[in-house]
Amino acid sequence: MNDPTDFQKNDTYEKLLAGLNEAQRRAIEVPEGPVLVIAGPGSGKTRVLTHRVAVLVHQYKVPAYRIMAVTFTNKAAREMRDRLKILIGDQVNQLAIGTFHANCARILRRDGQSMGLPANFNIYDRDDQLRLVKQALKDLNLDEKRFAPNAVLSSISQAKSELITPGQYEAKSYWHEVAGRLYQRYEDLLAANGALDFDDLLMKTALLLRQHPDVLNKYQQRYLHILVDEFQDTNAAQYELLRLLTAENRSLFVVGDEDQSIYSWRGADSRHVKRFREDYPAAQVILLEQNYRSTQTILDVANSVISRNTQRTQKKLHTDRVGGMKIVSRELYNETEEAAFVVDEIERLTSSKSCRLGDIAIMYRTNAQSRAIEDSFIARGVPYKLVGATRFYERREIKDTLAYLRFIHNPRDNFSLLRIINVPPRAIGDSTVSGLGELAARRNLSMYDAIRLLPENPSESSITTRGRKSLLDFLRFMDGLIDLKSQVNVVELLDLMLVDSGYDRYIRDGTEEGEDRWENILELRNVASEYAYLPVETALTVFLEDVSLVSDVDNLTESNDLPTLLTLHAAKGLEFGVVFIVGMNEGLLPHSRSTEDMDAVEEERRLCYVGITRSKDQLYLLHTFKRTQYGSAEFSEPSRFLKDIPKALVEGQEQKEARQISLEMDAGRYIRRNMPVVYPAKTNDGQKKDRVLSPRFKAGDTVLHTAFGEGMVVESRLTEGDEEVTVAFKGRGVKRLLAGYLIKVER
DNA sequence: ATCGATAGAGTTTTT
DNA sequence: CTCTATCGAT
Repeated sequence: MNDPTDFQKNDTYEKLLAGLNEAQRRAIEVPEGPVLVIAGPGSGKTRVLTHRVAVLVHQYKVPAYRIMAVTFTNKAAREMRDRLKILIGDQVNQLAIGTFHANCARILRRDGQSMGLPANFNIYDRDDQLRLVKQALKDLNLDEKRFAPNAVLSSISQAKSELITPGQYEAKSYWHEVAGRLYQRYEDLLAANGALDFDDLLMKTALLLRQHPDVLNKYQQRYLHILVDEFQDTNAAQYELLRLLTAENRSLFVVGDEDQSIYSWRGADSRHVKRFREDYPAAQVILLEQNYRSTQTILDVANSVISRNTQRTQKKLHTDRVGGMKIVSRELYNETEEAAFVVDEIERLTSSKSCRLGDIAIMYRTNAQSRAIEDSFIARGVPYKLVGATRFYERREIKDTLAYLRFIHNPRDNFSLLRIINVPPRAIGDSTVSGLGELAARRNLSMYDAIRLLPENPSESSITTRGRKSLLDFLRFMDGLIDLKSQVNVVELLDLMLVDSGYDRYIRDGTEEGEDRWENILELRNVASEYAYLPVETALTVFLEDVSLVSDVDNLTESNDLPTLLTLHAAKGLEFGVVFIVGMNEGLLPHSRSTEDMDAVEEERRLCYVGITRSKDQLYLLHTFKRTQYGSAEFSEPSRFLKDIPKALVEGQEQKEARQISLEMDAGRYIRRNMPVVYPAKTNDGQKKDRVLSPRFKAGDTVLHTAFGEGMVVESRLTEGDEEVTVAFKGRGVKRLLAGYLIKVER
């Protein structure tokens, strides 16, 4: 239906408006000037953004290269690009679509020299940043115990996101006074290594635009329209960037929802929504309240939770999907039971064909909670996909490989050098390295250049003859690669590096793990191959920049039909037919680290709201009676957020009844076998599957189920992989269940 | 260099 | 509990 050629004709405008509601139309029709779209969950904000760009291009004849669209994730940028391709065809390639960081990196590569930045700067991630902080602590002779590197880094990062330079850093206390000095040292280290950190990309760009009117003017002239997604998550530096860039033409189009602001701990400040109204008083403000995702029941639940928050734009979401199933709220005994309940429900839902596995998501507050769920899935042989475990670019072998390339790209980068200088082992031990560090510091050189001094001045440092020889071998080898970088493409460079350094043999040590790591390197090589046809002068820079700004490989195939396990944070922007939120307990949601602070609790509430509103049809809010943390089980209260949900929207179980069962289980009156007794076996198609050894229930047994209460076993039989029990429940009828979810009552 | 014991910390983490 | 970093011993 969206044939791009259609838009060559005159009726394009009508087509773009077709299917949009009145508020959405109003938003995209504005010819110019500031616009604030407050977009509730599921209100079609992506549609508004993409159609807005299309209207600018088709109706208002704005050249595509004069439009900038900013997103917060690379994924969102890619999706926007894909959707725009349909609306505006090849012109999409001229749009500046990307994250703030990517757009800024581009500006700094082009114009950063006017503020003294090297063109080949490397971008440091959190890991590198932490190394810098530790180095700064060492340099200033400070104790890591008193000045925890993580806390120091947070302070520095926060300062940068507020555009506070080391000179402006305010010492509110002795600790902060020291942090200020560390910040200064940290900056010096970054500069010495020819590197920028993530926050620098924003901060330096803002400072560049502030201090260099010619550069500012150039970008102001160029970008007639700037559009921003997830505006509620902008930090001060990002807001300032937008303010500077739009000072001239003021055509800033922002879309956001204060209720979905869940990154304030990273400097995001949803008060920028309010500030936008003040700074752009002429702004059109449009509320999108029509929800196209969830049932009315789910929206009512969401609203009952979020409306307790103060400081928010009051809005009332509505949907055409009146009614809908009541949500399910349950207390389970502990996380094992909780996980078992989830898998049980999933089997019930999918076997009755009311949904597919891929429609289901299980969400939790902390990554550690995925463990119990995973165990349960594995034990039952239900496949799943897990979002955000170890991220691709955080793997050791990937970081090593990239460190080699980054070092080749910019040999001043001591931190990349340190990562690879003895990996694989080449007889350059700690004492040699520290000797080299001292020499470099004394001569004010990069560590790499300091190696060049060794032949002429053998006695200037504490480095042994053997160490010196190893270093010179390393120098000769790396110089060869550095020479090659302007002659061969990225893949050839990577291959030469891997083979000549011996890193390939080092990683492929014959173990299975080694092969996995090698596979990852090949995956990276795949990514690199996309850059092989760029001119060699820029290919390496562009490749490294892209991988530095991307958190994960995007090849997480969407196609496979599997339930998704993910944190509430990771769930933002997604939708699922059925959503389970587990661990709806005090201390977990809201998290114990947040309960002191009112604002933090409000953020936890928003997190809960985000989770609820991901659901289209069915919602389960589960909490437990006991929760195991750090090894020991503790009693745990239901989340305060549950108390805000009207009973009329919730199906079933009385809290009192549930608590009685929990208490009796705790008293040991019921013996619970969580999992069937199994042994691993292989089925003929080679898949691993567990087999049950013997039935544990027989006709006449009294059993207990967390949802259905007490019942009597009618029949029990072994099936492939499990034990299937038919139970007559008091007042609930006859059900067929898997043994793992029944408790045998010993009389 | 590699192993093993030990201590300490453990929320979320778009870039 | 479990993961990680660090240190000391081989």
